[in-house]
Amino acid sequence: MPDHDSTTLLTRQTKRRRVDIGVKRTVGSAIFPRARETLLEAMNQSHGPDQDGDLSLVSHGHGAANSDGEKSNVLRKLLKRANSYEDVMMPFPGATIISHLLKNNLGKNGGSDSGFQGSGALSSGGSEIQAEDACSNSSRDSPSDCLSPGPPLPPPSSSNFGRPLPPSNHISHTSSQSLSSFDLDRLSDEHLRAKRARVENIIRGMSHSPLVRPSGSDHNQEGNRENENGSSNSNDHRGEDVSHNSSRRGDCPSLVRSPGSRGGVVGIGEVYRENKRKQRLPQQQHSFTQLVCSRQEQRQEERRQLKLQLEDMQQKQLRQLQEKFYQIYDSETEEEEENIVNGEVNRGGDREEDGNLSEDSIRSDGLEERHGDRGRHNHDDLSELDPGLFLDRARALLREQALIDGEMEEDADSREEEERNGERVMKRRVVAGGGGGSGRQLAETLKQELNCAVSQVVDTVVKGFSSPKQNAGHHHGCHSSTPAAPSSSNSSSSCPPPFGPLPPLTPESRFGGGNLALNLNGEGSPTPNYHSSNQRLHCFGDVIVPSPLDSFGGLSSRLSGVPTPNDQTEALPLVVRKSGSAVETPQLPLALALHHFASLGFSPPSFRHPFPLPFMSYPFGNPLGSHGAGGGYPSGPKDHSRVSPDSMDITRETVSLRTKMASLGGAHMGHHHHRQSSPSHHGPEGLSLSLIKSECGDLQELADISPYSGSTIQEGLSPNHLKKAKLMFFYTRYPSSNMLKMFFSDVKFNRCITSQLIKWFSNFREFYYIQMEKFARQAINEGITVAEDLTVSRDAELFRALNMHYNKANDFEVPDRFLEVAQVTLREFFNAIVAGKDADPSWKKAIYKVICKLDSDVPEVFKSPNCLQELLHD
DNA sequence: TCGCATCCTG
DNA sequence: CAGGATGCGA
Repeated sequence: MPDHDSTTLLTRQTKRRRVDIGVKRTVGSAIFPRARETLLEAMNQSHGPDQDGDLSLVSHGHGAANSDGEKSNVLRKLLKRANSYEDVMMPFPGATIISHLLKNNLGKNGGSDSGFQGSGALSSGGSEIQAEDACSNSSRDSPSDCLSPGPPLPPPSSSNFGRPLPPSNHISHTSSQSLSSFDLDRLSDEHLRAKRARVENIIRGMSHSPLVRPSGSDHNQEGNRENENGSSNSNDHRGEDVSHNSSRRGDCPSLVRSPGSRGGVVGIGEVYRENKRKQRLPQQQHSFTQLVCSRQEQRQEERRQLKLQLEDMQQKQLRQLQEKFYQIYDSETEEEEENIVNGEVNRGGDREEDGNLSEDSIRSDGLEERHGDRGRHNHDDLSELDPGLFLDRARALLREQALIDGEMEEDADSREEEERNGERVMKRRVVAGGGGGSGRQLAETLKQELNCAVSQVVDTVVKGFSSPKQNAGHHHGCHSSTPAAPSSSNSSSSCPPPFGPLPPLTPESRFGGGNLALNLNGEGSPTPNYHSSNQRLHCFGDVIVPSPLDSFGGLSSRLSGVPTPNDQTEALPLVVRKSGSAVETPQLPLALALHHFASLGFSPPSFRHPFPLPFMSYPFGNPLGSHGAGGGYPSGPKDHSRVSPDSMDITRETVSLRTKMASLGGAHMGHHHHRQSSPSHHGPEGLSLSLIKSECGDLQELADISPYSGSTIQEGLSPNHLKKAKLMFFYTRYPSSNMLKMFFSDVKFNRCITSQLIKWFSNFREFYYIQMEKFARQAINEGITVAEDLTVSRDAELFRALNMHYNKANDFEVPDRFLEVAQVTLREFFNAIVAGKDADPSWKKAIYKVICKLDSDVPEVFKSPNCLQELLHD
């Protein structure tokens, strides 16, 4: 038995996509010896390595994800335990919000963008969020800082981090070990405990503080400390500043070195410092009291810094979000953008530094280094706690943000929006700062603004995902100048024209919304944006608005001066109706647009949009070929609209150039009735040989005919005809050309039409026989030895496959006769294979001969042009 | 040489 | 499903 299965032809199987179909190709069977066949069979049965590969891939993917997650978790824990890394995470409200948003986003997108700059960070963030939620105190990773493999996200502004870091247990432990004396041990023990307490306290405090900021970099600081041990070191300096502040405020002067201020110190340096601190601290026993004070002080300090950090983080998040989207929707430009981002970030960072900080920050070489520098700088600045400085810093941040975002995205819309927001924020800040001068107010305002902006953006994005139809018209207060999105803008309109000044654009517009909001660039080059928006739309292809159309519409409107895609919906119904596919709506505008362009001398290809052929051709072909179908051909609309499933197929079906040409030729399929009487281009009946012959040659001519010019002339095969032919196949597998002419009386026959119809049936047969062979082999594999055991019922898989192919909508009752024929065919194949006839290259011919005799008469109904309606009506 | 059918490919 | 290539019969 296995032998029989083996017949599969490698060539065809592999080359043809119908791998599952065990079709044996004549040539192949002749060529391949049995041994090979066996192999092939084995392959077939095992379903091939492909699956395995896929599976493995999948599992890999999961594994990777998991490992990442684990990694991040472990890392987090480690970081949490040893706060030596400033980049560690800290909980803050804003972050939570953002994280949630991001998480959602990731979840929807599968968060599978490893390799993407922020992806790691994002994903980790997402995973952490939960943990964070679970335990409020848990810390968070700073996405970009810690995990992101990619280009460093700009920690731009607020890299402050002057916040003293609690020494890590690990480190301290090490140090204590190095000093092995009893006293030292004891001291270190106490110290450890103290540190622990401090850390806990800090964490607790952080949980209350608005945000956290990871920043400073461990390694740098460590190194500095090690080498310099202190005073000269910026870190120390920072520490002093802190102490200064605290003392000024009268919190706890004694605790100069606020708690674990120097986290990352290692080894001797650490010891040294600790000793130093001890000296300052009268007694370790008092450390707790002092610690409390120091903590308070520290907390306050941290709070301020954290506020800034919040902003920073939010900015980062925004950027990441944005990038995320870009990556998802604009994979092509991803690289570019990333580069740009990096560049921008760096620039931004510099700017920032220019504004407030000294210039020693290192660009883009290593996050750690940079962070370290920044941390120092920030600390210096922040430690002052000077409102003015704070404001300056905020402004610098805003500037940077605007610059970064703007440059990065070159999106005019988003840029303006951002700027607006930024301005407002700044104003508020100024007001707050000027009035009370309290950093807290500022921070609050800032926080609000940022949250608002972020949530807004995210909202938009999410909305875009979830409900494309809704127009995000609700940008609450945050958006100062977003014109209300026209409610009328439905699916297609939702997307703002790719280019164009953003003001008019509504940030809310679904997809663009997120993008726009995030992008800051006034005049950005149209291309990027256009492109990206395009891609985005593409992703939502299933949503009612195909991107091509959208963009196209936008383009067309611009070029032709026509308003917007939306406007065009008017005339379309006539044309598109016919397709009845979900894509209908879009097509209409597209068709119109195409016409516009055509009139303008534009050719579709010239557009950036690579229109999928189907898309382009269908609109054209349909209107042309079956222009009347919509109106005149009753069956058309109903039929197809009902059969949404095959709508796509139908689309493809009619699209071929040939079909188009034919339709141009004047077959107005819709006009079956008219055909004969209509003054067709070529004459009345058009069936005469002469006419037929001329028609093919005239195709060229006909092609020139404007789509709308002469509806009467057009004839051709429409999707409905195809459907009808498929249904006819249930009765006859080998229809004669005469028969075809009879049953397709509404078509003006010419050579092309005839051959096309013949080809159709040929294709039907091909599929039919392939299925037969496949199932016959299957039966053999299953151990069936007697052909009589093979039956074809309506429940049979074979029948379902066939029905799916010829009667997708299942709106036609397949005649029993077809089942019989199918059964006979199946048995024929079975017997032939069992008999080993498949070794003969032309072994199927015998079967064909048998089957062709089984054709039955096609019901008269099929002769009616409206047969589909009539047939399917039941 | 023509018409048709199948096979194969896209 | 369509186009090209090929094969076969008339």
